[in-house]
Amino acid sequence: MARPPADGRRARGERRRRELLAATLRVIERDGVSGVSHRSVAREADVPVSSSTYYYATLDDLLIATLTWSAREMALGFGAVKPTPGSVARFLAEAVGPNRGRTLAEYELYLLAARRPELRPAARRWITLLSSVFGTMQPAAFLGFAAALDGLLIQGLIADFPPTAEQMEPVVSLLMPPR
Amino acid sequence: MARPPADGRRARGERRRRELLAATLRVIERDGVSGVSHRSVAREADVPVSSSTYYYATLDDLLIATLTWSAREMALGFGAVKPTPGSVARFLAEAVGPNRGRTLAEYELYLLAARRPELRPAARRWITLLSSVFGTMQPAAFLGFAAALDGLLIQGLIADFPPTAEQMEPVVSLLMPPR
DNA sequence: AAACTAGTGGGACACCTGTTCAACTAGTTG
DNA sequence: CAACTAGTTGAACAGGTGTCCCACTAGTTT
Repeated sequence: MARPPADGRRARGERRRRELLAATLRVIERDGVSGVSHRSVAREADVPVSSSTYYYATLDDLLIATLTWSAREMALGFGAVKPTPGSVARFLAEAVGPNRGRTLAEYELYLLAARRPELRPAARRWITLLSSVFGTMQPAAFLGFAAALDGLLIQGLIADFPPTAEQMEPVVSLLMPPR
Repeated sequence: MARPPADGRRARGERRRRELLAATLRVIERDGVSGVSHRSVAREADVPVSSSTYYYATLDDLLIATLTWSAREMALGFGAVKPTPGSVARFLAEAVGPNRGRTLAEYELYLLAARRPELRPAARRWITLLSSVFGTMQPAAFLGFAAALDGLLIQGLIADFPPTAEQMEPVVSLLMPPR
């Protein structure tokens, strides 16, 4: 009964924090990491610039928060994928098709992580997630499989026409031994 | 005998052009594509800013010229690799170890190519090169193999300790059927 | 009610940016 | 030799940047 009103200062603050992250992700999807500035994000989120610096004092804070958040979100979305060639191929096709922007953002994270150790755990979340789903494979086979998924995604991003699930399925099949 | 002196204007111009590309590549290796500006490149090459804009009127010209040139250079360097698991594994280990900076630059090109179609041919040169060396494989197997190489490289870039040739060899072996 | 404090937002600072320009030097050509 | 022109350079322009600061509003706590 001493429950505070549901949108007090703190609640609205948290919401704005998330809105800033979402706006940053949209900017990254549209213009890449290099398009992110306190001002471009503030414009995208329709808030004053100082609001962005209030919640994320430096650009780095904002970028790191956005990319780790995005990686967590993406990992959640992978939960629905079943360990069958068809399901995996469909996931890949969607990643380089409808979710292309998001996938691009994910690989910008990869590259940023190569230069900034603090981003590496977030970048590797994807790999550990894979191992939790396909962990029953032989170690070497799994490593090759996981690497191939990354390669198929990144190559799909620079193709003139994004590959379809039908085109990818035989490749995935070959990498996934039946047992 | 009307041979012009070996370092006339034009010759020195061409040399400076190449020096600018090399300086740009060093900047990319050190600070990433986002660290490239006419000024940072000019500083690195120890020439005035206007020299950079004289040869490459816009930053885009400079970036595109550098990345396509770098891709061609890297392709040449791949010529020595033999189509055996050991040789491939050694190449990978060097790419994520001693040549780490260069490999990073190559993947920045990939990501840039995802957003700029004019860079795609340069980015795909790597894949067509692979197919010229490993073209005897079955199509689906080759696609998986080529994708896995990209994945192994990019994952090697975000590892805390770059994988060694010994660690990668079994994985490569599995992806390369004996015939 | 009074005191406190999280959040707001406009404005400013110093700095770096891409690109242009006009004056100049020195190879090249007729 | 004179005419030409590729290359060189410092300076400048207009605009974007990260970050800080201060006056302020409105939930929250005592």
